[in-house]
Amino acid sequence: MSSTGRPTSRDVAQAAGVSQSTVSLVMGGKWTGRISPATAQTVQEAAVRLGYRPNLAARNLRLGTTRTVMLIIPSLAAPFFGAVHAGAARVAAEHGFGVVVYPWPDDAGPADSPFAAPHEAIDGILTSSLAADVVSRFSGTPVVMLDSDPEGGATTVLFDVAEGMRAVAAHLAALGHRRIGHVAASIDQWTFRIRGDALAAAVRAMPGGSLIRASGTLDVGSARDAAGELLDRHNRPTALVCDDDLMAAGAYKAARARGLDVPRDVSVTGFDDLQLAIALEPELTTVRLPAEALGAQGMTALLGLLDGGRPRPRSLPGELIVRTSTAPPPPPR
Amino acid sequence: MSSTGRPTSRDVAQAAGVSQSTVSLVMGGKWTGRISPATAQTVQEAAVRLGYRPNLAARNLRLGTTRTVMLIIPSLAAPFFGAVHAGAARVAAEHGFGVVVYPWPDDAGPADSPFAAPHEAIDGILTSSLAADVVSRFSGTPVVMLDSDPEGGATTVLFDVAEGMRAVAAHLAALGHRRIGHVAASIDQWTFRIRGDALAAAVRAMPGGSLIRASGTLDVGSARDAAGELLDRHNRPTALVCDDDLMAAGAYKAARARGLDVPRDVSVTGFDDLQLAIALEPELTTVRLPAEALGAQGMTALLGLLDGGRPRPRSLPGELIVRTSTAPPPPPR
DNA sequence: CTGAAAGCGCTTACAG
DNA sequence: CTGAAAGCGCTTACAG
Repeated sequence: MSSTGRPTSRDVAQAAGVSQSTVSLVMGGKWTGRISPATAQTVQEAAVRLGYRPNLAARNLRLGTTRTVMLIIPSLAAPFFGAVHAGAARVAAEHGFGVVVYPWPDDAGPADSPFAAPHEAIDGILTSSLAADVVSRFSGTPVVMLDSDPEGGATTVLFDVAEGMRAVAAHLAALGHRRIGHVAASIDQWTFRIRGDALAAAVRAMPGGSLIRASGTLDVGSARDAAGELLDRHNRPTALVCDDDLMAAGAYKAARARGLDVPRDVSVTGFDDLQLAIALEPELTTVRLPAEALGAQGMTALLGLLDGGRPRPRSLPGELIVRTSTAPPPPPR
Repeated sequence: MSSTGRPTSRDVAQAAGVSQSTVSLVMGGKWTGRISPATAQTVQEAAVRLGYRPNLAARNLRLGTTRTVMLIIPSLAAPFFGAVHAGAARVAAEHGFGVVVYPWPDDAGPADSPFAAPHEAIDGILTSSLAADVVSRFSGTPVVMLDSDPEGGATTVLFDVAEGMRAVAAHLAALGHRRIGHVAASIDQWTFRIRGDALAAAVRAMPGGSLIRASGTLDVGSARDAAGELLDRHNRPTALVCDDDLMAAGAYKAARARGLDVPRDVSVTGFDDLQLAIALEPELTTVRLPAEALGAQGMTALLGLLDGGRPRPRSLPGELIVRTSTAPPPPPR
């Protein structure tokens, strides 16, 4: 064994009485028809005995690949992106790939952050919610974009958020709601633009439908203020459609602060179906976005890209989960 | 430039009219006193012009290090561990290290999972909430354990959860509570054992104090059932101390389902201070655990270990955050 | 101050 | 069926 402690293929070769290249062939699983089964078994036993594991740096150097993919997301502290990571890492592991996460800080834009991490050796990039023009900076590195503008030219895996928002609107319309308030995320991302556009179109199609909107950031306090602004209007909406579940929690607070009961006085809907949705009282009617599947499908597409393929864009359906935060509107005052 | 497209130090050397070793010295920042400033500048310009970035696999092979650390945690879908990751990744990046996350699935134990990822080339391991005996499997790889049993022999960075739990008990005692219910996590981990022991000792020290306990898993539904069991006792507790914030959300539900108001009829406390704590109504009195700092301090300790140091164990204080889910107990019936 | 050379541990033609 | 050898792109003594 080499003096540094960790055994190399050369050590295994010596222990098994064969050449180093034979060890490499056996360990790489490319020996059938080239090495006698008896020799192969001797090598495998020696490898196990010595606790041999191939040096990845050497393999990577030789093959020109790292079998590592970078996942760029807004924040891992958001449970949604934790699920995206889980799906991506699962599929990656099935193919012998690792995932390095690059969360960019809230204050730093995506513009330069990932490139401040020059120590990363990666084969490809999986990224969520990035502005499309940022893709151009990834010159040469294969990219798959998640839940992002498909017009950017990159391969995308999307949620069908427009269909999800139409399902919300149809549900509210069926309950009898006409005056809809949109508690919107004030974030310039494709997914939120689409949600807003789809809701506006759906309300426009309702007979007698009207839509008002207030924006906030993706946190409880900001959403509470935005929702409160809508509830303080003269002719207040009977339903608040929120851009995600956390904002819906803020809408609950705005309603309660005004003595309004959810759902008797005002209905509230969310988006994502996080664990929060059932932690709230009443439990939240929301659109379930399959975050784990997004990560998994995205990684599948990226591995296809790395294989030289041309994976086609995919879109994952959201599902309306009706719980107890929505009900018919109160009778006119 | 080499035919594969990506420039190497050899390409830069040719463009700058110097040798490859000079390029390496300049790029590695080890040139002062060895290379003339003029030459160094020529090299740097050529490197920028060609878009040269050192091949990490080659550097890793040469140096016998990967500058990568594996973070092993229960799940990234839990926002708590997202924050741990953020802290660890921040400190790692400051030292030119990358972090690979290894979340183990809920159903698989930690026993073999990380070793089913043999494609990872790592220098060290940062891990949370692992059973102490698992450390022995990491033979040879430096390990720092987070929020885990310090008796295991590994370097640890802990939360002072015992002190946090004592603060909860003191807060409740000061409000007048004596009959305490513990909604406990049924997970065999150091951090939860300590929470239970500290609470038991604190209640024992209260004049007239009594403690009953029910256990559940770390989710809303299971915690709701456990809390409900306590609330259905003949002489029901006036306060429910929950092992984390999500379980507290379950306790809220159990109370509401029985027509009990929080905090008028029963006080509830949590642990962690996740975003959920202020999304709930009423906002949750809880112990804030600095998850980002845990990851950061853990990574600092691990880098110290990799530097050949012997970092001493650290303990991070929790902070009781009093909100509106706790109040004096109702008058005796 | 600069360059030629060794060598990290692999994979993979190539020769036998 | 097996082995000797080249070479991936670096870092770092060593020679000049």
